Amino acid sequence: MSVDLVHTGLAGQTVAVLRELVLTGEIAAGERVNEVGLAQRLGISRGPLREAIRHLASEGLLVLTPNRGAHVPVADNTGVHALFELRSALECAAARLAAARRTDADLTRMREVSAASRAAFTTGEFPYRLDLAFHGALLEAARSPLVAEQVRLAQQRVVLLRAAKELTFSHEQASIDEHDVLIEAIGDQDADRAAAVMATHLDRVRDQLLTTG
Amino acid sequence: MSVDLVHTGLAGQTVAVLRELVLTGEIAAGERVNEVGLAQRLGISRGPLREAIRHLASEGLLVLTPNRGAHVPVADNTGVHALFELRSALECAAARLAAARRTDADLTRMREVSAASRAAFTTGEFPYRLDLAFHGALLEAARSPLVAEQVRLAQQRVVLLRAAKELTFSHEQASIDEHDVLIEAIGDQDADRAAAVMATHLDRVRDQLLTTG
DNA sequence: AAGTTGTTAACTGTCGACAGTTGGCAGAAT
DNA sequence: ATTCTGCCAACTGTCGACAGTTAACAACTT
Repeated sequence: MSVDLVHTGLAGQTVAVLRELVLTGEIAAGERVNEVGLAQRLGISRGPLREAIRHLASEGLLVLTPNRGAHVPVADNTGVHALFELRSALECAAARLAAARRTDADLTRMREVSAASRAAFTTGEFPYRLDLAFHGALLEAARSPLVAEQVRLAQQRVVLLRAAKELTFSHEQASIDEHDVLIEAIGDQDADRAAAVMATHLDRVRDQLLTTG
Repeated sequence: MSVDLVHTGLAGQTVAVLRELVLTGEIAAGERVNEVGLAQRLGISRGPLREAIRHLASEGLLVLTPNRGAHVPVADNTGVHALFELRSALECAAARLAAARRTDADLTRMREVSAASRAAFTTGEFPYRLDLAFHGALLEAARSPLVAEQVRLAQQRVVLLRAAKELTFSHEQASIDEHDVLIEAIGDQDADRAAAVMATHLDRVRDQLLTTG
């Protein structure tokens, strides 16, 4: 809830700053967060920082231990499987909704992102930003704000996993191809096929993350 | 994250107390939450109360407005549809997982809850507690802790909707019947059928909630 | 009378200080 | 050498007070 709107006030800003610190791996996996130290470093009081920490914890980016504070979670293989079960549940449903509700403009947008991905790939780059852009375009087509919000939270936790494994996004042809198959299924308004393609896509991404680490 | 474990400390306890106040409708829909007043009423300081408020907000049980504090959300029909899209996404996936992973013990447990529901129904009662127990048993069978957690959060928001509409749970034969069909599909390890049954079940519950209010 | 502006009270946002708990470390006993 | 015990430092949990903002009300203008 209200992830973008509450950039008001010190607590809201601190959420953004701390999120970046965690996602970039500047605060490594397993590392504890010292309240007084970080508060001084950010030039703020402990109050807003605590609220920011609790917020990030509710997103799964931090883990709270009573009287021991917060630390960045360290995910084992079991945790990765659990996270991708959640992401798959949400994003397959989003693919279904997108297939049912997409407009021609949505399709155009998704094709644009896919084309940009291919163009970037030929130059040897396939930035994670473009991958997120594609999934974001799909979420827009699904027109389900709550599902979209939860998908973004799950994706964020995957980003954290990549940071923990010190992985820059692997440049994969397979992902772009699967995106295009997804576009096709959504274009045909074939919800079942879209969900199935999404499921296999995410399974492959998960396995690649597991084997690479 | 950590919804059950952080009952330590005043903030954790306050989360539980405040959650009850919201879910029972003691704090009505649309009503604002006064920090100083509620803090005095609970005999605590504003710090822990603020953290509790932020926590409930992250669960969707409260809405934060910059410099205006928190209030219980008022859901219109659009909001109800959006919420049930999320719940359906999660719980259909849970049904799929349950069909794939259920043990005989899981089946037995679900049948027990269903039998208890029927017994209660003959006496004119069908407590919401038993409905939650059934869905809880299904979640256990799914063996996906993150999905289960999100399902419970979504269910909780539905409870809030019922409280807002001052609805006691309607005694519905249809729900119990649908539960049994779900058990059958899960027993047959038919994931597609389980998901389909769950989807129609939730659609019916949603429509009933919309028409009754 | 309607609209506008100045004022004010109530509330949230933030801070610094104090209290309580935890885990580690040093030292004694076996 | 090892284990147990008592201390201690560092940290989190909590509190009360101050600062900043908002929305409503009153007075004034047109």
